[in-house]
Amino acid sequence: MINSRLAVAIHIMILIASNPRETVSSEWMAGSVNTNPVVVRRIMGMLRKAGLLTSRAGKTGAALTKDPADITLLDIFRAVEPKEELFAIHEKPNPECAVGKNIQSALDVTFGRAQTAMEQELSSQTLKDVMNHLL
Amino acid sequence: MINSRLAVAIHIMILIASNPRETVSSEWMAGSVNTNPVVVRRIMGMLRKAGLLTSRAGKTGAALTKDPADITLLDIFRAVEPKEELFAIHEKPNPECAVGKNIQSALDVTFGRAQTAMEQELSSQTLKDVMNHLL
DNA sequence: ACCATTTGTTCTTATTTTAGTTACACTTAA
DNA sequence: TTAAGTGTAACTAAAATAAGAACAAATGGT
Repeated sequence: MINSRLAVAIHIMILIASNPRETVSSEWMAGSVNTNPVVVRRIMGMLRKAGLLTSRAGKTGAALTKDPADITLLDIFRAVEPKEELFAIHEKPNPECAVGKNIQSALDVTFGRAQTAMEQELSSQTLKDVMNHLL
Repeated sequence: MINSRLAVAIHIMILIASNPRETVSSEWMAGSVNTNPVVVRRIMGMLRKAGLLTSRAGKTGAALTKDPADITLLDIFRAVEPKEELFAIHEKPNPECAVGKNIQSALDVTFGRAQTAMEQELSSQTLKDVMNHLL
């Protein structure tokens, strides 16, 4: 199973998008997510590096850099998931064996397709779409 | 990132399918995968429970229960992945908050679509397809 | 100018997952 | 009967994840 950072990141992005006037502090967001403010700020840091939001030391709150309709879930996923590959592949299969020698490149193709299918679906859903589901 | 059990399981299934005459021991398979024989037998146990192969205590080797063309990668994935959900969701978001109250069901829908897209792609690829990539 | 508040960041800790390994009972086949 | 192999349980090690402590730096109100 994949970690919950994407879930938390989406939650944070929605909180910011839902309160464009007010300033939402990391502590307040942590209360909504039910976690520690540091966890929120850490994930905010990843979203900031990815250019999805802005925030400044000392200044309460954060703001999205784009309209929620222009932010896809794939944007958020890539921001909080450092790993390129979705599926792990076992290391150093035996090159003396016909199967072991070629299995990795075969799995690269196979797993790549599955990952692409998932990412394509994530890229078809925007932050706004998720917000509409909250109603 | 998802664990490497699917990769190892596919490797094992291919080794068995590729040697229908000979009996491939867990030790020999472990040599091809580059892991411990117990790891191979553990994953074989999951594949056996899922009805994808047969093997017996004391008797060397194993056999697939179906033609490789009739075994999808989704069959194998489900056999070695006990978790139902692909993406984790954070526990107990604040029900006092409009976002926290509804985020889980919204993410269920969202993540469910991504998972379905991935599984659909896995179900479109058979063990035989992967074997063809080894040539 | 001061000070309470908040962010950004580093470091530490606890928990869980994964993979590897040891050990051993039981089954099979020579 | 015995050597070899499977099926499992138990243990260990390593890695990933999440939570939290601590603090410097920045901000904004007074």
